[in-house]
Amino acid sequence: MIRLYNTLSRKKDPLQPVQEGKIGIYACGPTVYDYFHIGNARVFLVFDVLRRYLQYRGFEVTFVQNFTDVDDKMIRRAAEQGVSVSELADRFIQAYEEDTKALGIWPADHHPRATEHIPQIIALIEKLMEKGLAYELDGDIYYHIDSFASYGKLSYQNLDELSLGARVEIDERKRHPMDFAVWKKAKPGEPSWESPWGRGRPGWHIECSAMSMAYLGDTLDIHGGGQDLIFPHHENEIAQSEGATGKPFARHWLHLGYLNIDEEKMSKSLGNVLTVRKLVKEVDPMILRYFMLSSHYRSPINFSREHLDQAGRALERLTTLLYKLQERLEKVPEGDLRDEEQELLDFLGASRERFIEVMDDDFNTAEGIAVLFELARKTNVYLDRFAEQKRNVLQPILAFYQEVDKIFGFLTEGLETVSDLDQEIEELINTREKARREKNWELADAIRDQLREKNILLEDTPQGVRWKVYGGEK
RNA sequence: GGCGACAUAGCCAAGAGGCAAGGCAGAGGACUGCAAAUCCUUUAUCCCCGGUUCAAAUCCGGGUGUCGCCUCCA
Repeated sequence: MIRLYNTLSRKKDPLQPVQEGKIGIYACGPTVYDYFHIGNARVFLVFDVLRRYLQYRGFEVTFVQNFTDVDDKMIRRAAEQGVSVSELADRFIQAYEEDTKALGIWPADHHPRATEHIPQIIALIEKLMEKGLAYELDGDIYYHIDSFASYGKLSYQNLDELSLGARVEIDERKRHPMDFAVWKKAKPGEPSWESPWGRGRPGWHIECSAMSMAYLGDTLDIHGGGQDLIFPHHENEIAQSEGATGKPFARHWLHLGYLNIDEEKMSKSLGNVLTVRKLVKEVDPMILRYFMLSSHYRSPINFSREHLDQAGRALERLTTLLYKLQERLEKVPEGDLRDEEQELLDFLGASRERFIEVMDDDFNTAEGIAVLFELARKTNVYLDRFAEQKRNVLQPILAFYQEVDKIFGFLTEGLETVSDLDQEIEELINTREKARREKNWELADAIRDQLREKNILLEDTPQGVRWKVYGGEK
């Protein structure tokens, strides 16, 4: 049974889908006014891997992640750049697609845009108005949080304390200081749509309520995003959605820990915002995937070059093993298993079970990775100690890593094929082999150094020379 | 002020009553022409003080420290 920590209940709850065998996931996506940063990337990546894992576990997953393509930030940025809001959105949606692709993040099943769901948003607001949960104020529509009895249940806040602690100026006209806009009256020059309350645009929270329910029904199985969205964004979504439907909005609320840079929160004012667009030019994206998945998704992680280097070296241990497996596989026969080989295969089976067990328990990718390393050590022992290996031992092990990598995506997706070395390099390697046979160490070492310059690492093994394309930092 | 998270080796990081996973770095060894890769060995008063228990990193109480949310921040 899969259990996931639920922000709403503050404990791990069993994943019991609304519809047997199906899972609907909605993740709050980016506001497309800039390139996304590595903190955003963590959220996209974790949901990407969660979705793949649930598919691996046999669920039919529908994954929805929105683009917020109209809001204050969009309008301001578009004005600064002298482009229309929709041009700005198009540009950064395209950038999103490019950058997530670089990270090996699959597109969601649906990437709804707020501006393309205005009718659904208006319909939802109308329902809130009918039920007396929202009120009009000079062309704006506000949600009245006093009318939703369980407001605050996600963030464990109560209304009185919230308004006391509020650091914003209170708009005296609102019925409750924390009432929030679901519809905003159009200002000159801003994008706007016709509505029963005049021209305007949706508030931020309402789009997620409207679009998630449009694609996934009134009750989602999993909804989430960064921790900072718990309040007010997700709290407000609950109020709107449950206020309108009377049904639970989401069964599981999943919130990710922060990604900090050098112990500090990323922020514009600190000037330490690091975009993925910039980072993937310097660092192998597979190392980023590994780094982010090597901590539990709810823990804060601290991003630094040093930690990334550590991650790179750790990952290399696994990719090196995969190279070896691929290479040996082609050269060894099948045969009857000796006891030690049967034990290794038994361990492989136990590893798969263990992998599922730890991943089922609140999606523990860090433990899942540890399983890969334990199997790696045993496999290395086999490769080292036994002069004769068998394909029917190596093949299932390689298959397991490939199977797991359909979920994690940091192993084989980063593997470059070893077969297509160009002629010139092939000759250099042959020359060096000849030199080594003649014990001309000076020439042999010179060639090895020369190839290292080209990111090709040579290793002399009892089975002959082996090379690999170096996949570390670029 | 309200709400919350976190503290485990030099570093990263799991574990949530029963001998403290895994990785990186370091040290020693094996293998190697030298390397690389790999293997073996080695590295922990689980922040502090109490309590519960046969047994606590884990549960309870109290501290200390770090961080976050309460601003349309992922």
